[in-house]
Amino acid sequence: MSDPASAPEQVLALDNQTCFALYAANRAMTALYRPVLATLGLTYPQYLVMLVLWEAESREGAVRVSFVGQRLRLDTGTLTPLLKRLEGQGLIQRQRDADDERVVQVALTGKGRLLKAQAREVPGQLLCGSGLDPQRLASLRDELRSLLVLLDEAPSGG
Amino acid sequence: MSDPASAPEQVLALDNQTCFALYAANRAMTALYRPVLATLGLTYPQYLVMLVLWEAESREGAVRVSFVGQRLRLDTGTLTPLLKRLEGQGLIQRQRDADDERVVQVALTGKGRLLKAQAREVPGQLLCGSGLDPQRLASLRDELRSLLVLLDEAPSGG
DNA sequence: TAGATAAATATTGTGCACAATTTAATTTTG
DNA sequence: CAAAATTAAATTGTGCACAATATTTATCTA
Repeated sequence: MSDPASAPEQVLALDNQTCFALYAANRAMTALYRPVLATLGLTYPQYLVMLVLWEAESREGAVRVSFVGQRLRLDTGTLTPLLKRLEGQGLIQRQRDADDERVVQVALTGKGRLLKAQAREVPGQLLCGSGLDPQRLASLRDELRSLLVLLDEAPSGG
Repeated sequence: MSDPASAPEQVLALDNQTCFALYAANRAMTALYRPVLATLGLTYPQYLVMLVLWEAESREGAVRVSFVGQRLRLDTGTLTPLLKRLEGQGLIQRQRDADDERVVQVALTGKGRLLKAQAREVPGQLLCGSGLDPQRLASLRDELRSLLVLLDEAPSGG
């Protein structure tokens, strides 16, 4: 009753919405990455795909399109054109699997592997001079991850 | 040294990135809103614009396009077509300001005002059955907002 | 007051996201 | 083994985001 956030006029107040805080913070974070990633010739989603491939390389080598999709929670409508752009840049190779012609395997090229060295500098570059506290960021990350689990469990209208 | 997150191979690990947690949580949150907002005939960014207008209505009445842009941190490249769609739905009216012909005033229509009543149910609908704790959400919101302040202050490469 | 500068919005072009459908290949079943 | 069902990726279409540029109107300044 005394909670101002549940007063009738506050329920829809923009600044009370967690969803808007999430939306705004995500775009601000992406904007912070943009100029740094531009020096690698990558957009932010392309960078995420490269993270998946660099991580996979140490074990599986090539991975399926659907594997990238599972990791990033993206479908082929997003990934297919994105992967074609990365291939156009010579960072990856896309190849139909001979054993199962439905599958497309995505593998790093030498150039794509080399880019990892430059990418290693990215997280540090962003932290330096950004006034962000690593520990606080890590705890925010953990909080967001547990939110994600809850959102996944939420009934999606079905 | 003993921090696993700063081990060479962990710096680029996808699941260690706060930016990815933010990116994934934002999309999951939007996905949760999508079916609910669809019943109002709105996309998520359109809903945010309506929140701005409903909030402004109680005071200023009509607002400039640039005001909406400041509140949501969006430029006219995003807003102009979005506002045209809302106008096409009959929820808002766009009108050149007679005093300053550079300005476009955005005002709610009767239909747009009526939609607010339905929208009031949205936050509740999303919380119910989503397993989300309001208090925890509020503290996440506050943490995201202070992150946003820091990101705004960060040198943007200029 | 004419010309320069600034301000507000619109336009153009690229790259995501995502729903819905399509295509092609594999697996399952009768 | 053939028809049906399933799976993997691609395609199509809509709607953001955002950089860069253009257009129009207002203001400033010499």
